Amino acid sequence: MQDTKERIVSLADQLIKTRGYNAFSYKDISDPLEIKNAAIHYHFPTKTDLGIAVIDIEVERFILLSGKWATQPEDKQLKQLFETFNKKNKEGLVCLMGSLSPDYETFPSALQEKVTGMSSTFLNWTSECLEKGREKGLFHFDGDAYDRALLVMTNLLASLLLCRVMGNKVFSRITNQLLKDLNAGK
Amino acid sequence: MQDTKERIVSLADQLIKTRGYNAFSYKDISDPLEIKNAAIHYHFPTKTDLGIAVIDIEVERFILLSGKWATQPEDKQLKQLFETFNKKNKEGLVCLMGSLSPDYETFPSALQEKVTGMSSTFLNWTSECLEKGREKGLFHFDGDAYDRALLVMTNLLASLLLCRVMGNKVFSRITNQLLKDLNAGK
DNA sequence: TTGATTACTTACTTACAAGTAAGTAACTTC
DNA sequence: GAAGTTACTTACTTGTAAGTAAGTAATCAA
Repeated sequence: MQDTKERIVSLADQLIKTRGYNAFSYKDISDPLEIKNAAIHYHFPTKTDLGIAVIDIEVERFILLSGKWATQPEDKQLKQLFETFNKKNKEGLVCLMGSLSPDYETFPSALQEKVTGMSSTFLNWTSECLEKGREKGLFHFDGDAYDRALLVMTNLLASLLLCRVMGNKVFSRITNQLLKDLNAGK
Repeated sequence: MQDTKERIVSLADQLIKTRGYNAFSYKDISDPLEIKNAAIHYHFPTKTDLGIAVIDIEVERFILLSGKWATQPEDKQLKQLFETFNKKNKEGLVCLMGSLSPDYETFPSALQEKVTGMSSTFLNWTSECLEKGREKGLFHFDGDAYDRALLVMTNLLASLLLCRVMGNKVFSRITNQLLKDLNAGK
């Protein structure tokens, strides 16, 4: 019965993306699942263990998804990435990176390393996607692909944060302009 | 003696920018200032009141600073804005928006409104700066100035978050490329 | 069928966060 | 010089977070 364990991680994932890591407690998980907080400690002895599990699942899910896109042209792949952010926005969520990075300093090093690893995974993928797409003439941009990936990732990450504060039409404004920019001069 | 009150706000500001709003407590302020937690409650009855004071000071400071830049050409003004972010980065801080926006849903409405107001102030200033600079031929970009301001603000905000996680050379990579983009085609 | 393992619950503990009521010492105003 | 007012402290209360020790019921493995 991995059912409870999966539900715990899934709820923790949602809570982190809505309220933030330091603002949710085991009670926020045990109440809706109708279990005791000790049941969570059974599966995840510490909150850090739970945080790590949430990140592991997120990275796993991304690797699986991006693997499925791999046969498509790079401009389509990038749009798929944007679509995953769009989906989060529609659900009123921010991305894991956007939620965890401000709290980074409050994390034990094991959790910090996981966040850094996740960030690398996303940045490397985006960087490669942009570089290959540029080689094929699907994107047009100046400078290093990794620098461009940094710009794209920061736009996406913070767009979800700003949507919280300014309303969620912000997302389409940002992504539309960003996609136009990348194909500019075509 | 407004001295204590100012020190409380200043420390709260730093704590929010390093650990996040939900991760600091009155003890983190009362200990270093060698006062009792009740002294903080005297000046700021609730944590919300303290959070609001921190935002008010930040916005005030920005209006003062940007007023001083107003005589400079817009490309210099934008660089001044970048410089305020650079300074935060060097101190290991994120910006207030980057720290508060992920926790937005956990805030009482009075604090939420302050965050939204602060965000509007920054976005409107950036939008006007970009538009006027474009009219003068100092910037070159496509699309609506407000959309461009959204892109610039999300780059700046999230660059500080990513610096936490990926090391702080990320900042110069992002800002250098961003400034090149805005003058591209010159 | 016994002994181990799994997946919990019951019932705690420790620590700390936010906030409050009542008191006080110093200054200020009239 | 008496009556506020300011800026605190002392000493609490209430609530909740994270974590643990010991017990239990059900399934598994030999």
